[in-house]
Amino acid sequence: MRMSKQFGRTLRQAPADAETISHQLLVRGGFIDQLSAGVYSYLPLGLRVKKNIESIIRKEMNTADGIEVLLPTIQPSAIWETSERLFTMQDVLFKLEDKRGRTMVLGPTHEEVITTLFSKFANSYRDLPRTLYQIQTKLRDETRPRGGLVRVREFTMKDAYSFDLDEKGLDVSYSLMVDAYYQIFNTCQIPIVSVEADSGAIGGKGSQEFIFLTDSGEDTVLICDQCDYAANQEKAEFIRPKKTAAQTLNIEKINTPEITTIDQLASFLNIDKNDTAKSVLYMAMPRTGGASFPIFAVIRGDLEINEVKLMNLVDARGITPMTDEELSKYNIISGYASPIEINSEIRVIADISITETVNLVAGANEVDYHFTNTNYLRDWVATDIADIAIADEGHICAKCTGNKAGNLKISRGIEMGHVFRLGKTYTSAFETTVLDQFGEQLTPIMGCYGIGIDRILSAAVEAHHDQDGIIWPRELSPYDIHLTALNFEQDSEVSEEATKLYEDIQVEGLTVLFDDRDENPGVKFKDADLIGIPIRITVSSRNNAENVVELKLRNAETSEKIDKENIIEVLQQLSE
RNA sequence: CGGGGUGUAGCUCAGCCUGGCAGAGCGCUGCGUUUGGGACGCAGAAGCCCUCGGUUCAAAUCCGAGCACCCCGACCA
Repeated sequence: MRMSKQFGRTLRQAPADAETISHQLLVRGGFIDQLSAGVYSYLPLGLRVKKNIESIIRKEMNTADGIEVLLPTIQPSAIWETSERLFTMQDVLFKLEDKRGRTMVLGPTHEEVITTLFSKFANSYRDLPRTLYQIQTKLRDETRPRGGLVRVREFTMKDAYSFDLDEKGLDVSYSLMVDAYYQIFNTCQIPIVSVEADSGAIGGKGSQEFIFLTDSGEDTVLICDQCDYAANQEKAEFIRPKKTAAQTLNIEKINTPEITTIDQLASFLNIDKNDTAKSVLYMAMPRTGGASFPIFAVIRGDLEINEVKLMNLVDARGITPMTDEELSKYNIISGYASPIEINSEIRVIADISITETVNLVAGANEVDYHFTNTNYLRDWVATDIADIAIADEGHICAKCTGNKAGNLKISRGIEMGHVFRLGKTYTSAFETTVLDQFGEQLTPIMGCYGIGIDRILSAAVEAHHDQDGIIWPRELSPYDIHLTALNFEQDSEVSEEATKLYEDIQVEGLTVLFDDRDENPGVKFKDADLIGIPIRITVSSRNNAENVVELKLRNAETSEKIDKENIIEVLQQLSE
């Protein structure tokens, strides 16, 4: 590609609203352009990178026995009613009506379509196992797009769906995909950690995420410093710091004027936060619809509620803190809420920490009063006892083996891929069955597997750049070689040599970006660094005089001079 | 959806407080000089000052409403 014919331009300054490095460099380098919040165009350079990522993914998917399909973006809402996700995913669904008033949705993901399709064509156990995948645009009405290409409303995703006869088969399909994922991230040179994850609105049990660790990420993960346990904070399990056991003491009501928070309570009574019980009130929206119901969560004062765990426990599609009206409806005194003698309509959920600790200070459900020495079972009981606490830095790993349990470390990251053992959620909903070898109806078991392609692009830049610009991993680079010609317009020897080299390189099957513009050397070098093609060669009057071409690797400090007759061979070797 | 911020030339921003000709740098066009790390000179083109309404002799500037975009949080297969 001759730069004199290219479309798009590098920018000296990034737009003010680009915050992350990857966003800034991708815009400055002329790879992407924002149209509106969370909606981007790919310019020619960016598109080439995107296509490279797609072909890496295709190769690995095919190796893992995946078969490519292409499913529609526009989908009748009826299939979303069948799966009940028209309701459970209503917040992210783009909806529209056609001229006859039929309602449609723009696909945020494709479980419904793939299951419908699969049902039509698979009739026998001989049709299984199959893993179908596609690379498709997804549309999600995200409330808050952010971070350049990290959270957007229109994006490209590779999604794959496996169908197996039984759990054993799913294990095989699942691990083939996991292996493919490692291979893909490895080729793209994105360092990732695999973490246990919550499966969210998609349903099913068991999932893992592939996380690229970066401070600009929006996911929080906990990683054990002793073993290989790693989990999304939504899911992470940990061992509650133990409180030394003491004799249970008599409950007592004490005056605590204007003390409404755990911090205030601990300092007022001069006790540790883990000597207190914290009560948090929510209204939960049932996953399958219907009226919201109240939940009363109780947790030791040194811990925080994990709302995802809580939501899963009560099978809710969302939970929100109780409003003042709701609190008074259930006779709960804000700041002094107490699990003792609670309104029986309310579902009370206690974190395990509560049952492991004695003599806790809790609210008395009366303004300015708390109880000391409350004890679980003796003074109150919960509807459920469960793990509803959020893991944090320094908590003890729950999965460690051996003598010394490790501590969890907290990091931020971007979710690059997510794989799920879906189970029969969709095949049951769509009544997908095949006949097994005994002539019995059998419901296939599914897995699903996603990778965000735009996110790979961003993560690659986050992971590989310096102050001058991007340093593309070779497999992603928009071109193999950046050919810079200095004094292209003025020195006919340069223009002839460079043009010949441009053609020769292409004959060898390599791709090349040819800077044949009438620009100063400084401009050309700066642009080359910004665009980030890993190999740069320079033809100039000075080099011609020595009969050499200059070679500089983007990630190297210095350049070297290569005899003209050897340059093609050297480039071939570098590109192998 | 809650909190905060910003909308002026393609991009980065000044001007707004204290109302009175629409500005700078970069980029773009032309000419010339230059030519190994975003070089220089001269001459240009380019803005419905986000939108609508109000106040005023006069509004980019003051007031009101709306819209868009960004950030933090909530949400997020």
